[in-house]
Amino acid sequence: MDKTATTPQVLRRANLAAVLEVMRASSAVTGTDLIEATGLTRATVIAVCDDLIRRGWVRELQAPKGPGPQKGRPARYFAFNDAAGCVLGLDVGMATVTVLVADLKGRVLARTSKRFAKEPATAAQRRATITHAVDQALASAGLGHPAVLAAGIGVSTVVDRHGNVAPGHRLAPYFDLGLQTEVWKEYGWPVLLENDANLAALAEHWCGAGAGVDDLVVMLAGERIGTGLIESGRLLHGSSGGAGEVGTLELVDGVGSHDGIARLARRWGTELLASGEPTLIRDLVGPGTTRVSARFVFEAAAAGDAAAADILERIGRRMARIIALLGTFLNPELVVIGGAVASSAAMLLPTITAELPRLSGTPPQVAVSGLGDAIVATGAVRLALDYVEQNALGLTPAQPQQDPRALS
Amino acid sequence: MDKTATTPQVLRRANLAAVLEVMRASSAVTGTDLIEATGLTRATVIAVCDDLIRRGWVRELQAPKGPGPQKGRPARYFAFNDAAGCVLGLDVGMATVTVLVADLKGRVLARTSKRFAKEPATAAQRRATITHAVDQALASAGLGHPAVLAAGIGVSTVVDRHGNVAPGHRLAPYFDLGLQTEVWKEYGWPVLLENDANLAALAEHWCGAGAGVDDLVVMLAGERIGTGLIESGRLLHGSSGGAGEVGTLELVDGVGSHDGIARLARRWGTELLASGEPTLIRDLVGPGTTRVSARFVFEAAAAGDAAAADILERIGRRMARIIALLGTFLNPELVVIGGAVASSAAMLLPTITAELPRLSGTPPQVAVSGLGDAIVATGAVRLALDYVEQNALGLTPAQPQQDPRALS
DNA sequence: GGTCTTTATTTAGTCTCTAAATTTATGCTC
DNA sequence: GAGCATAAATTTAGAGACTAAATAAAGACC
Repeated sequence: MDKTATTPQVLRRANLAAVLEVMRASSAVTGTDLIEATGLTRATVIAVCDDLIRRGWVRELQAPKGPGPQKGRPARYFAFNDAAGCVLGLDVGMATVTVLVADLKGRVLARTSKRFAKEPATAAQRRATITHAVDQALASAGLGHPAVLAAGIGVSTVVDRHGNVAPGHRLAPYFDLGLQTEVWKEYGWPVLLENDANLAALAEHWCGAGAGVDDLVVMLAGERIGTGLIESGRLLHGSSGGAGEVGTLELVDGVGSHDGIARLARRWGTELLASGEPTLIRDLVGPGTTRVSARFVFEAAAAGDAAAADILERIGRRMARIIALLGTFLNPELVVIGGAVASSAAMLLPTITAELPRLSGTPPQVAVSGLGDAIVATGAVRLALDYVEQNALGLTPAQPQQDPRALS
Repeated sequence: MDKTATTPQVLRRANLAAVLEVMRASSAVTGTDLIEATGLTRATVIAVCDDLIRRGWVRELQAPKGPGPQKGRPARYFAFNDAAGCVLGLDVGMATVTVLVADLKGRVLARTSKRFAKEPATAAQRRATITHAVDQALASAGLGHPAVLAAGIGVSTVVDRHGNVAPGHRLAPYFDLGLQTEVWKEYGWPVLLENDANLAALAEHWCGAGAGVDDLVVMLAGERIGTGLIESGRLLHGSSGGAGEVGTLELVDGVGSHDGIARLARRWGTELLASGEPTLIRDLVGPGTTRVSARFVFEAAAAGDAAAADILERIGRRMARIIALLGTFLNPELVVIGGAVASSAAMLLPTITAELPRLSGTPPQVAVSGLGDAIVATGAVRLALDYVEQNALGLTPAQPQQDPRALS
């Protein structure tokens, strides 16, 4: 069954991985640093480093430090070769696609966004737009297709823990595009699909308001409302990937804000739905609601409009309800609010924090995301990086074009 | 930081663990079986087995098989030595304590239950009762204290993922007894505390209705109501252990069944609360409710009493509500109902399954536990076994008294 | 008894690690 | 500039653990 097959080479693999992990955490290390961090001998550490250099995952720095007062033979400095390849982070939404290209430390090298042709675009059209955006992003990063070691993709539908789009969901047809099997087959990229809210959670856990918080929920509120759940540092999916899919949740006080929006429309005499903008729809405001631009409502409320303020109040109470239930069932330390509402979520916070203690015995802290509209794509980068880090020793790093002089 | 310290001996450890795991899964194996299962060479496999025999974790069977038509040199047969020690599984409730003694395969060797002196027993009294029950159980299993390799304890309060009783909880003082630091310090037993509903989940996942289901919720309903959450085969705790603590959840239709119970009491003219019996209280029926014997309500309903039927209906709706929320937030494949209501939960199932699809887009399956009132103690055994399996090679198995003839 | 088959054991060789001795590269001192 | 001190790198010897191939053992069958 298990085929553990533990040969002596497995030892070396483990030590390669351990050293690589230390290197990823800091910018440059000496052999002595590695001895301390791993507990291995100097001889072993050096052998492992040379091995990693030969494999392309590590490079040796030539002019390592400032002119400090140093004694003894100068140390060799090693660093994780973050240019050994790159990863893609995609946010594929209903209307737009965003692509990030990042190096192996996660630094963004290029960013592209594209709008899909028409609202009901065919799968082929969507695939073409996505691939075009990827090509453009790679080109502007100065990288070729072979440099890509993995691609993470966030989609607005249910995805199970094996990365398969759940077939039953209403939105599944828009996102089950078979990118790995059809378009990108020739490149051989590992393609990792994940729900957008889950990726938002990965992003916040990595470099956002939830950094270092291992029991974390991120609430992605905009067109849809979804939550990404992290417990003990791990994403939760549930049996078919539906964990955190609170869009279907019927809450008592969410009904009937249609009046408010209609009044808003009469009062301001304007098109409520600016095409392509982040919108709020019924998941958030309540059933039976017209789509409305998020920016518009927040601006109206800021200008003192009573109907808009009422909508905000309603949204705040609805979110408080959901957060309270999350607190009861999952007991996260922190809930981060992201997505379209994040830019103005400060207006919602008072309502939410006022309601919470009444609704839950273990209310979590609430914070607002600072990652903006790249939150999902950033999480997709993290997902791809996780894959690369996990499978590094099984992958072949993309060797950069060698300097011919180095060969003489 | 990490101190991976990967010496060649680590290899052997890994292979010891791999072989041991294979042996735990089946009753007796030959060298050839192990070669297939692990991918190691015969020479290595035999060396590992001899090593394990020397350490006491494995024993060699002398008369291995029935008289089958066998060719070639007869194989040696190895088996996991399930008598290399035992584990304790405790269910410490408000009124009673239950102790299971099990061998390393999980077979129950002895069982004891004791009632605590008075309802408001002091911590010292409770400790004494628990220790007495343990001693009695060990004695009736014919084992001494050194045979115990680990003790799992289920308690009716919040416990975080490190096994510490959360101090804030209302019931914490009854369960934060410091057994490992005070009473059992001399024995050096690893003591593993865990919430009772979580242990019920472990039990169902191990050998109950949820066997093989890796996304599972167990709802322990009786005096309190609590849920144990398993996602991808792992228990969820949340940041402070409060995950699944739904007792504080206020649901709209749970209020005001006091009338029903009062009517029941008038009608049947009996003491509703049989002392020490499993009871249903406000967590389940609703706030403002007298405690009432679970058995009594179910019997009355079965006899056609309308007020009792009304209570059951109410309980069913309340549980359906909770299960629906669990389905939405966690998307388990299955919810198992256990605890005091389990024995008659078949009467609740129709109400629950009728309500569920209306309340959740991803309704889980619902089943009733068959593990009876040992569900928590069984889970405690599983918890202790998990610990032993994880740390086997670091523990010293209890050597049984050697047969003197074997030494000649 | 001889042969066949399967298992167990032995032997030689490889890989990886540690520990200790040795070499190397640099700064500092005289 | 020669010599010394120092820390890093390398070399060497040795041990543990594995594989692969040869050899030995134990029973069944003729």
